[in-house]
Formats: sequence, structure tokens, C-alpha cells
Amino acid sequence: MVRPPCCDKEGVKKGPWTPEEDLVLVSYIQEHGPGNWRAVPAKTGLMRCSKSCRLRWTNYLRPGIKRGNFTEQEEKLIIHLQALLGNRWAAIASYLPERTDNDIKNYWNTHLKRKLQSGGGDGAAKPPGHRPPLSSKGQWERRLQTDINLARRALREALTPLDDLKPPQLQRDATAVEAPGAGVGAGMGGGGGDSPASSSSGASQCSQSAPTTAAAAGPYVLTTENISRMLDGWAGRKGARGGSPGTPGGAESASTGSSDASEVSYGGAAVAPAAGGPVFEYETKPAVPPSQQMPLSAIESWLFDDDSHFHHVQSASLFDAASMDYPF
DNA sequence: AAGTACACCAACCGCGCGAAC
DNA sequence: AGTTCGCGCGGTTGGTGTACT
Repeated sequence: MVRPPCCDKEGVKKGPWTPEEDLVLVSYIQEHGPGNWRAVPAKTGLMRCSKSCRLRWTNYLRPGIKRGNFTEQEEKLIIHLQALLGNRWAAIASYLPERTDNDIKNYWNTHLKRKLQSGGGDGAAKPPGHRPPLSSKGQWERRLQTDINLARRALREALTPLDDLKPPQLQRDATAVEAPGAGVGAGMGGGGGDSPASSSSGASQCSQSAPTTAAAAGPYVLTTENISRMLDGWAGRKGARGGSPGTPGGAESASTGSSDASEVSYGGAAVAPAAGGPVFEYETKPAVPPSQQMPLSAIESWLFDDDSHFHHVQSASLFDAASMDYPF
């Protein structure tokens, strides 16, 4: 059977998103929450296919996304995880909650791959693990279990020698949380309910569970700021980058000098809708207080608590294990 | 100053999977 | 049991900016 295209080719706009389209999409999600992407183009009037909407939200508009400026710690983490997990970017991204799989993938392809090929990487990085096809679900789960342990080992290795580098990361959380409006750092990274197994994709992080679960409250705290930046960016930068006004590059976020937490590349200050209050209607829970956020140290503590957790997940998939065992 | 090559990244494409029917 | 739908994932491409000659 021939698979029909995900959406009608005719009348579907492609290419860079415009700020106006972004606003329409954000407004819609603000009202209805992410998910049910199929309905988004119809209900918003956007001439985009559902997939494109989802991607735009997931990789760019979703709150809590940190863009550009990969830290040394993140870089090392990615290298280790890639060596262990192969090109399973979503899985890798789940360990870097503020990064999207697309972002990590791009960073890998443009920076790290080359770096490692030229011998600049550490010894742990090996060619992507091309694993034999799995013949059964049990095998798949065993592989996942192996992945869990390998990843944990890698994380520990990656983090241990970099303890001294931790402050910037944590400081980012700390300072960002203090940001007007409710705390930038409280988003994905500190969301509390965000397990490593939950997909990095916005939809899976936010969609079904977002409107109803406490765990989903975190990410949307960031929205006020992000939208503010977007709006401000549009006002101040329209046409600044000819063909793709809605797709500022990473260089911009990097150039702001404050490109840390959840730097949505529109950059700028608030034109904000009501800073402090929930922006999305479905945002029913308050921001996760700093004390309940999940800074990197939690990951570390989990890592170092190695054996005590292992037995819990022996027969479970990565995802099950995550939900019951992972502290983040 | 102009032209070219390279780097970067947002977005697209196709496939696979799971749920619903 | 088979089909359809919706979504997520990974690979790839195209456009833009920047560095180099």
C-alpha cells in the first residue's frame, strides 16, 4: 500500500516560518496545548502541514529550549552518549532536557563528528554503535537495559572530571530561575517530572500530559519570556535576515551574550504578556519551586547511586525504568 | 571590494510504530 | 486481523551568514 503524504502537497507552505505564523501557532498551543497536530493547520488557518507545525513547536517554539552555546559538559555528554547509543538522537536528547534532538544532531554533525574524526575527541568516542537487528522484543529490552547502564556509566565518566565545571550549569539554573516571570531555568531542565526517557520532542513532553499532569507544569513556565522575546524580536528585527525572518540562527543567540537558559533566538526583553502568571491556559500548575527543580546534581546523584537502582530496571524497558526510577 | 568556499542550522522527507477503528 | 491515522525519529537538504582568497 502506498502511504499517502502526510498532508496535501497543494496549498501547503514550505520553507522558513514567519513570525506571524509562529505567533499563530503559539497562540493556538497556548489555548489548546500541544498535541492533535493534525487539527492544528485546519484550526489555525496555517498553510502548513501538521508535521511542520509539530516540528516548529518541538524544535523552536517550545519553552525551555536552550539554543546554541553547547557547554563543554554537554558536549562531552553527547560524545559519550553517541558512542554508546549511536545516532539515537532522541534518546541522547532525553539526557539533555533543554536541547532538542535536532539541535544535538546538528551539533554532532557540524562540530563533534569532525572534531572526533580529526582526533580531537576522547578515546571513549567510537564509531556509532551499529547494532545488529533485533529479533525480539525481549532482545530489544535487553538492549535498552544495556543502554541504560552504558549511558549511566558514560554520564558518570563525563560528569565526574567536570565537577569543577558544574557551577556554570547550576548557576544558570539558579540565575535563570530568578528571571522575571517565573524562572527560565525551571523549565525542562528543572521540570522535575521530566524523565530521561521522556522524549525530547515537545509533543511527547508536553502534549497529552501537559494539560493535566503536574509534571508538565515546568516547561510552560518559560513561555512568557519566550513569547516576549519573539514579539520583541519581530518588532526590532523584522527583515534583519532576509529570507528567513522567523528562523534566526544560533549565532544570534550566541551573540547576545546572555544566551544561556532557554535562549529563544528572537532575543530581547519583554513586551510581555503578564509576566508571572501562566501564559497557557492549560498551564494549571505553578512553577516548580527551585527546591524541587532537577539540577544536574540530581542526575549525578542518580548516577552515583548506580547499583541500588539497577535491579529495578532489569526487566523493564528504558521508559518504564525511567518513570519509576529516575529522579529526573 | 568582489567572488568563492565553508559552516551552520531550520526545515523537509520518508519510514516505522502504536493506538484506534 | 487488517487498515487507517497520528505521531516521533533519524537522515538529508537548502538557504543564509561568515571566513577566506
